[in-house]
Amino acid sequence: MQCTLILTEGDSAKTLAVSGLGVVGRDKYGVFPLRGKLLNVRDGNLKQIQENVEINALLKILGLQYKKKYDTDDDMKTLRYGKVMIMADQDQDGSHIKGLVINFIHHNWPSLIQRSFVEEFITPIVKASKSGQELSFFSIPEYIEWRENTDNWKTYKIKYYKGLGTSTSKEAKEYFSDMARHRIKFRYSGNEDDTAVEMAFSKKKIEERKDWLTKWMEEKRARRTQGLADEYLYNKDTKAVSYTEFVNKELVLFSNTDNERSIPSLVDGFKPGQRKVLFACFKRADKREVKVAQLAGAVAELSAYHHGEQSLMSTIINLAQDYVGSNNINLLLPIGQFGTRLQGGKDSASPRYIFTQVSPVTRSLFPLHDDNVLRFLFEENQRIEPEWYCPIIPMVLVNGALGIGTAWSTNVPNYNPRDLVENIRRLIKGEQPKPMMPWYKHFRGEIRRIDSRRFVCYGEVAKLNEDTIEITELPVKVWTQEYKEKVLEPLMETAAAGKDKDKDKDKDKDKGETSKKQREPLVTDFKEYHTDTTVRFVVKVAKEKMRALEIEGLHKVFKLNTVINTTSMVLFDAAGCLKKYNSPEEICVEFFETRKTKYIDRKNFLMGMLKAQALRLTNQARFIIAKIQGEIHMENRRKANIVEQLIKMKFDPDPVKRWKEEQRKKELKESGEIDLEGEAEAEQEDEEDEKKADKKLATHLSDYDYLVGMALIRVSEEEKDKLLAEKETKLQEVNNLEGKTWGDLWEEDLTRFLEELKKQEDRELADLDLNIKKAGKKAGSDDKPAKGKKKTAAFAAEVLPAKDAERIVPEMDNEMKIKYEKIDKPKTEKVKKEPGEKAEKKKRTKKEGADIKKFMKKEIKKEEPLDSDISISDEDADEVNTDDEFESELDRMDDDAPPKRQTRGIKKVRAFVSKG
DNA sequence: CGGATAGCTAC
DNA sequence: GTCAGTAGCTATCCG
Repeated sequence: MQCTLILTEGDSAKTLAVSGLGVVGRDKYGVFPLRGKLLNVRDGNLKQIQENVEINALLKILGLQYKKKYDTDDDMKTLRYGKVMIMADQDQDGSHIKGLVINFIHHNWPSLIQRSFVEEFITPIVKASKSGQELSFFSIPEYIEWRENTDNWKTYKIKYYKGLGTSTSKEAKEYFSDMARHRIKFRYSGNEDDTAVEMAFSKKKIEERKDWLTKWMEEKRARRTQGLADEYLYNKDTKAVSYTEFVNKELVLFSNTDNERSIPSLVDGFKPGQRKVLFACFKRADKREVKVAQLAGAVAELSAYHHGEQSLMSTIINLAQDYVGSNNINLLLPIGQFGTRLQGGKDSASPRYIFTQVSPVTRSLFPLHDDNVLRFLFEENQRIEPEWYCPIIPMVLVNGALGIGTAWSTNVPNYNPRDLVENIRRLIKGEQPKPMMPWYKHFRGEIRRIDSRRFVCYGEVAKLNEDTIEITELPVKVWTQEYKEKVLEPLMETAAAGKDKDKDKDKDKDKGETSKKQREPLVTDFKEYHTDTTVRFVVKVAKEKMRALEIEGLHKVFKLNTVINTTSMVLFDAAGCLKKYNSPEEICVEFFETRKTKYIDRKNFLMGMLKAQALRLTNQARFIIAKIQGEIHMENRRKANIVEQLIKMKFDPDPVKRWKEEQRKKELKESGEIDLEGEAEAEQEDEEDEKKADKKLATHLSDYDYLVGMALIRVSEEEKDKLLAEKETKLQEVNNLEGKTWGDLWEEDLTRFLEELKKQEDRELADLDLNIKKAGKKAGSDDKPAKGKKKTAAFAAEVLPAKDAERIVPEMDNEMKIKYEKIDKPKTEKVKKEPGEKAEKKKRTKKEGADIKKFMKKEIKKEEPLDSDISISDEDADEVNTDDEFESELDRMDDDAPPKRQTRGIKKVRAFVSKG
């Protein structure tokens, strides 16, 4: 009962704990390593809990019994340990693990929570040391606070601790010998603690979590704008924290990080991991391919990636995949086996065996010039990736997005990059964007609109003869192997197994037929002729059932229709606010505004740069003349001396260097990061304090390197003329650029991109052709010895759709439409709460929302004053609006299917909304 | 209608 | 090194 069980995050932490226990003795301590995230036992299913290895181990080690109340000391004596102490990394995932352990105890034995059964062991996250003196900080804000109150902080050596592994065993011993300081109790302070823990972990409290996180993000933003420091939970005097404090100040950090790493940015469509990969690739500027495993290492180093590399490697693989349903434009090239549509990319080879390289298209999407106008982040004084890149089209729509965070998840389908170029061009011209449909590269099926935010995606099926059909395309994200196992094989087995899965269907049509017929399988046999890029099933069906199947619709029978929806497109906007978007056009418009300002920035930057370059050339030419005419003597003189003379002669310090520095400073100031950059410089300087002055002089002198450092051979009339000519060219460029608008620059980029895209797609098409031919050859040689080209061609034809097949045109499923109308209706009437975008950012919704609404209004030619409702910034209003919009959109888009007018109910809701 | 599951970045 | 299990949310499938 006086014993404490230490739960550690992973095995390496266990080692640390064990070595730390050396100083306090192992008698009263046990150590048990947790392997990753603990099961969330709240409203989980029984079977999973019973079978969970970790949970069972914990029960056994602690001697806990379900349903037992640990109210008295006698009850406590039945336990093998009187306390549980969690020792997790001092990072957000560590907080999550602490939370999950607390959740486990709280859910089953609330009485133990009230008895302070759970504790934690915290370790420093930053240490500052100076001649024997050592300061430990248990949170970053505490460290920053100290830094701001300590003038000579620069004289300290600063070390960051990432994970428990950073600590040495000597340090572990230090921590454990000062138990009082590192041991923190979780204190129960009443009912609110129960509510807090439940809110954080119950699957039913998603909406509450949205509110919780939204509020937290708002508060953080408010503190930022007021220049206040972040809150922190632990300082040197902290002895206990309440569960509410833990949830609201520590766990919330994990939840927020979880969103940040799982939900991409609207501007570039990247999650931080992906952005770091691109950053590292740009920085390395490799001309040759690199091994994925090696690239991951480089990314981790160059961009301060602190998580497991396995995760990073799958991110890289994901960026390079190019099978149907993955990327519309893969930014990295897949060199080796990166996975195919056979298994949805799960069939990729090990990262040790496969190579990658930046695709030529990538730089045309992310122009190099923009690097000068992006806001780069810093971590521990290392310049890492920007907050976001700024591609020339909204990449989040090109490759789509998929992510699961806390309280929110996101799902954005893919769109056609050419449609996006077209829409951007319209926006540049001040026109409205056209509605877009999801689109997948090399997808041969069909995508149709159901309603404003739902689409149906059909595969391809054709009739070969009375009892044979061929399936040559599956809906997007239905993988060949899975389709075979989960659809075709069951259709064949139904009769054999005796339990007819299609009984219901058969009943409908074959009423009165003999039971024998019902038992017959729909599919009697099927053959496969796939390649890793194409699909072809040739399916034999029972002849007498063919007609019935055709009436029902082959797409439906063979499950060749899936739904793509745009109902949960959640993204971080340019300002870093989480926001839910209702349409790709809305995303386009918001992207457009951000990108536009970046083009203006870029133009300004380039203008200054060119002018600086021209000035530099002028100076150089003048310098050469002066040198030739003997006005400057450099031989046998000190550099400082020469520079002094140059200054006297009114030569400018390197104009290009000056300009760049100016820009950097301006940018940092605008983004409020000035202290970071200043800190970077300062820290470099303070390393060698006494040399500081020297260094300054050196930088000063180096400002003239562009003159004094010129090669002797360049000191000639010839060279001078060349420089002057170059200067003229630069000035010409300045004139040129001056005449261009941001729109012109953008237009140029778009044109270049389209050219690159064409080239890339031609290459891909050639590869696809080759692939099919190879498949033919292989099939030919496998079966019989190949005899001439004819055979090969015949086999190649086998993998392609048959030429004389009768294509079945998918029929818009009326059932489906009705189904979704039904789903949508109660939703609007109930006025479902979605605080996601609500509180998030009122001012923005108003500003941008108005824009979008305006465009929607024009586009759908509706005069009804929907907009006023929306400006109260409640998405309920949006939802209603969308319904209206969808109907009018159907009017426009789906000519053959007359839309059902259902304005009833909408008015009612609107009235409700305006009231509320 | 409820339970199971895919999808993805992290442990 | 590989495989397997966990979180977190939404939508769909299945019984």
